[in-house]
Amino acid sequence: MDRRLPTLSDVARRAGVSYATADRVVNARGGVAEKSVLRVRAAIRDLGYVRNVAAANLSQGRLYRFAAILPNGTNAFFGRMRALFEGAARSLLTERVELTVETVEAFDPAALVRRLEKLAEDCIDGIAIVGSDADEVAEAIGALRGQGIGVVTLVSDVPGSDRDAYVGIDNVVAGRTAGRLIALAHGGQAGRILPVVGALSARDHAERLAGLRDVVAGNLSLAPEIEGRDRHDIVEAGVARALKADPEITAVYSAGAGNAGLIRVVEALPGTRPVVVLHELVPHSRRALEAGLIDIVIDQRPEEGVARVIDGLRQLADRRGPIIAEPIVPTIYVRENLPPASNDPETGKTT
Amino acid sequence: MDRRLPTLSDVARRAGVSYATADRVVNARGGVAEKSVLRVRAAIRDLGYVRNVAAANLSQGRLYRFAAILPNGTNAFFGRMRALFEGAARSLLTERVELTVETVEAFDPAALVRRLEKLAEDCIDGIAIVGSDADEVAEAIGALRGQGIGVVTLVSDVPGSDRDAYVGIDNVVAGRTAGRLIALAHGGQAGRILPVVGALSARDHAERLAGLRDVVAGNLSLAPEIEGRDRHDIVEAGVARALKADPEITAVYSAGAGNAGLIRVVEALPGTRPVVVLHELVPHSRRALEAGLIDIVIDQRPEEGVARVIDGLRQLADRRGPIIAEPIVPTIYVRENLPPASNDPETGKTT
DNA sequence: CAAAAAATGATAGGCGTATATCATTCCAGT
DNA sequence: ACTGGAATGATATACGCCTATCATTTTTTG
Repeated sequence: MDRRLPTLSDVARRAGVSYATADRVVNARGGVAEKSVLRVRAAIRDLGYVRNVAAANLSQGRLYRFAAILPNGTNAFFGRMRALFEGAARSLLTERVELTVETVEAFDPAALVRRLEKLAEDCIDGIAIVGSDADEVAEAIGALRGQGIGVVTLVSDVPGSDRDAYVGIDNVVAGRTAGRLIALAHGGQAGRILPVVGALSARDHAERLAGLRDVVAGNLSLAPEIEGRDRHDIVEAGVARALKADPEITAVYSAGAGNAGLIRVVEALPGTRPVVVLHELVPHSRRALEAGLIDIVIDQRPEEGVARVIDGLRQLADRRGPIIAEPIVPTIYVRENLPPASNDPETGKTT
Repeated sequence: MDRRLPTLSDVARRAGVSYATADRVVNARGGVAEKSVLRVRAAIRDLGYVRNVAAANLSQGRLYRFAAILPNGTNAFFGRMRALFEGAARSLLTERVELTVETVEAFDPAALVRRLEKLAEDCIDGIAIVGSDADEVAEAIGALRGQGIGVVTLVSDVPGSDRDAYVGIDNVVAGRTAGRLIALAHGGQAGRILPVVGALSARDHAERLAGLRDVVAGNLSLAPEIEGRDRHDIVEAGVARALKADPEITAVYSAGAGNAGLIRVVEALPGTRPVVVLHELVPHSRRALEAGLIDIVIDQRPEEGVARVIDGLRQLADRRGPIIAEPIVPTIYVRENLPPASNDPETGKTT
């Protein structure tokens, strides 16, 4: 049960040097003769020594301080993400990382920049933000990094910034995935896809649309996009009008938010409904999937995103080298492979 | 950067008791007056004290010893899983957990039981095994647990055993998911699905088939199953014969292994091919997906499984209560949302 | 060969927790 | 008031690593 693992003292003894010298080698303090370095290295290999991080962290008394900034509002997706961050914050405290979750006015780059500047004075180790396309944000990120603060963008990147990593899905991939599934559902039959976006000027949505176009071929065509401004009432009106105007539409792909409106339209539809693919597993999309009102939900796994952000920031704070950011792959949910619904104990809401 | 978090000494001071008493409270040693307990608890709340696990682990000098037993053979899926375990073993050593990965003759319950008995003598904290349906295995698990050794089953459960947890997908769910996607691909059109299994007597495969049947309705029907014994040559011959005999077949669902054979048949097929859904993302299924020879791969995320196994075993060893086993949901891959191919540095193989 | 420079050894204190021992104080029951 | 047991305090050691200091030895250099 409790064998002992070799310590650095064991290494030193085995290498025939003092503890101090072994320490100089493993912590790269320099001032050690080449032959001693080699002997210590050999001893490490022979004994299979690995540094005890618990002891190391303890001795250094290191406390990581991170912050995550999310857009405010009642958006279901960010609500879910916020809950995930707060849950992570609690369990991370035992490992000496203090994570504060803050919100900032959505779609307001200036507010975000002000918040970042405040955090910079607050001696923090790393920050996660939901990016936006503004140059001022890119500059603020540059300033933070100049102070040695790690910065990762989450869900949405900040183009032209030198953030340490982007943690999120590739939206072109997401759009292609949607397109593939829609094509599969048509099985070679002709069809017309109605794309719904928040705004064509939003980079994320444009990328998803581009991905969709990459895949759509053969006798599938695209109807003109609807811009729903991520608001369910506008989406509802737009989709209802489009479906009425064009009976040839066989599929709807919603790249943005406001899908409660889309779902209402589908629910009220007489006869066979089109194939519906949309993004993000949130309470209303989950219910719609379970009810058979929609076919596919493409999710960007905020759980995984949150975990990666924290790991990445910690790695940066330790100066363990740059983050190697494997992209998060969009996950496909149908009615049958939904994850178990988790009830948020605080709000009582179902996720 | 380096504020200090409250320690147990701080708590004691705040509560107006000695360190010893505070310790008696947090470690539930008993012999403390009710009012002292309350004062210490209040101090903990007020200061937001959380135990420093690094220090705790250090002081206990705890070393976790775990073993994972996988079936031998050249199966691509278990090869992938094995690589994952070995990678995890390396990085876990820094956290004082020693994980050994062993193989045992596949489909040989007696060999597995012998190995388990040997491990039981070897003062180990936890074991992960790929379950099988044999009573003797269930008994061996009971014996291990009687000795206080944690046991989790992986990929395949051991019915009737009192293992601490099963980490893997629900195969009925997986089958339903496959069925849903096949139904989607038919878009209401008529069709006939050819199921391919390793053996009908294998519980996992039977469950997947049952899940498929749950979903298939309307003008979709099932052809008689092919038993491919998980061998690609047998699968190849069987599928080729079935497709030739029944031109009505519009889809193939392979619940087991040996899919290289299935892929070869599809590749050689003239004209339009059926919809193909199969399990496990391994090099050959990945290539087939990329080449457009198959439509869907349902994967049980061995990465996640391995991570959960280790977390779970550690939790058991700490006696932090029973494992709360959220099921792993099967993941759907199409050509477009494949994760980046990772090259195994040792074998040079692509995963 | 002496002096300077480089390398090494010896050792101590601290990080926060776990655990143990022993002395002391408190209070109930007689 | 005395006794016995419960509750509490004081304190020491160990865990493995980091950091620092100072003395000593070895090597290099002029």
